[in-house]
Amino acid sequence: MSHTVGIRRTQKLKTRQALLGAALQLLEHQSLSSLGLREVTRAVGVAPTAFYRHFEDTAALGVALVEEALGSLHGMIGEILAATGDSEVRLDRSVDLIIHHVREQPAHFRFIAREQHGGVGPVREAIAAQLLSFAEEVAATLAEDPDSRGWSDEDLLMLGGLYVDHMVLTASAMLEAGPAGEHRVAEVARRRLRLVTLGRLHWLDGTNPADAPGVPCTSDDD
Amino acid sequence: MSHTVGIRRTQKLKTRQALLGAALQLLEHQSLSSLGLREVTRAVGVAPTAFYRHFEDTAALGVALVEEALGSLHGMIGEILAATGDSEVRLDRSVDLIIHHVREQPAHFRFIAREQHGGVGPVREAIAAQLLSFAEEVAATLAEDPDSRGWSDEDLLMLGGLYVDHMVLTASAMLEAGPAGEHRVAEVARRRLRLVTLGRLHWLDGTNPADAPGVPCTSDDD
DNA sequence: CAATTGAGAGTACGAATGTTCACTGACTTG
DNA sequence: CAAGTCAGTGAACATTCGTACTCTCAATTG
Repeated sequence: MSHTVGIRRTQKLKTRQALLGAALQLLEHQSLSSLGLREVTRAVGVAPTAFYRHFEDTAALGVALVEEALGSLHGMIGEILAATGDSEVRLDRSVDLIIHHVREQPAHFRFIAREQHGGVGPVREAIAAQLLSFAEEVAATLAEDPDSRGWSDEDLLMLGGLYVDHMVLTASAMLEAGPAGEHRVAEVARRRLRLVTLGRLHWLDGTNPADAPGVPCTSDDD
Repeated sequence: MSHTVGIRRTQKLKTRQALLGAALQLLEHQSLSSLGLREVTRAVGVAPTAFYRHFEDTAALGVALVEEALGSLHGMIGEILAATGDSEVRLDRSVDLIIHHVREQPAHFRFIAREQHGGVGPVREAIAAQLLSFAEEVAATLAEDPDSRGWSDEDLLMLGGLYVDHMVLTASAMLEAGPAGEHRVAEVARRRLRLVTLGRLHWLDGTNPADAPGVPCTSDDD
């Protein structure tokens, strides 16, 4: 029997993680489709051939990076969705959380934004799949909100996708703007969210209130 | 004086255009940062060194492609903005125009979507500048709309940017979905536009029409 | 018409790429 | 403890790359 569990496996995971980390760093200034296998191994300090022990392709490495990056994003979305209170407050909190996570994991956001429409098919698909599941998660949470009474599943998913796309766009804009422009980007993001929220509140205005119990006259406080 | 005008210049422009076209085609399956100089010249059937007669870099070629691609986009935006009639009708027409242009110039849209957040700085900046000017153009047109009475310039630009971003996102989604999914993507795009339009109509609901329009002052983040 | 220009061809170079193969040696297992 | 597994090594491979040269010769110019 083995008492010591995986000294070997541990070391392997360590180098694998090192490869992922080095790649993420190198991808700050280029896209995945131009990332060289040797480039990554050189940064880690490992022989080029060792790469194959972990990934078949740089594309496969990219897919692994998607998992990693959107894993951390998943946590953030959970935080946003868990927020309570006035919609304006939740809106501010959402943007603040995006700011915070972009500062903490800039490379992850940059990678997602860059490769979402990038040149490597499998990576694009992986990102699309993950973002879709995020949108579904958001939609499911929205469905529980009283403001979403009478909404069809399709519309909820549409709105969830809108929020997710907006999040990625905002994060990318912040990275591009740098610390100096963060404030401005955040302000615009807030306004956009506000606009979408307004549209959301009036989505069912034209529909039959007997059919779908919407909000014909839940007056907004002023 | 020269009677014949630029047989030589004409030929040069022709090869330049051939280089741009070949590059655009090659960029269908990769990003600009991995596009090789030789790759482009080989596709055109010209010596690698001839490339330098037209562009200093592949990055410079990318910037030239931005001009070309967003030139055609500019025409489309003009068409969209020139549309008249009910907002629902204009909305449908906008999406139809996007569909039409994506079908006609898929490579241009793909290039813009891909390199907007891509690995080549100068190209990113060129795209950002052009898209900003589009947003300003949209904002200027929105300003003339009766529905936009009382809107601040900042809010108008925010909305214009939202429309532009949405357009790029929609075009990219259509390319990804292919002809089969075009319909579905168009439907979602319409709903999103409808939501934004609703938000737009209620943007000033809470503000005092006699007082200064706009958004109440916001809290600053840390 | 003679002189000049300049787009493109051709060759050559060093550097870097992905991938193969046989190998070592520390860890794991029976 | 002996046998086997396997992460990582190092050399070698055929390509591809960007770029620096010289050269050609048709279009332009004065």
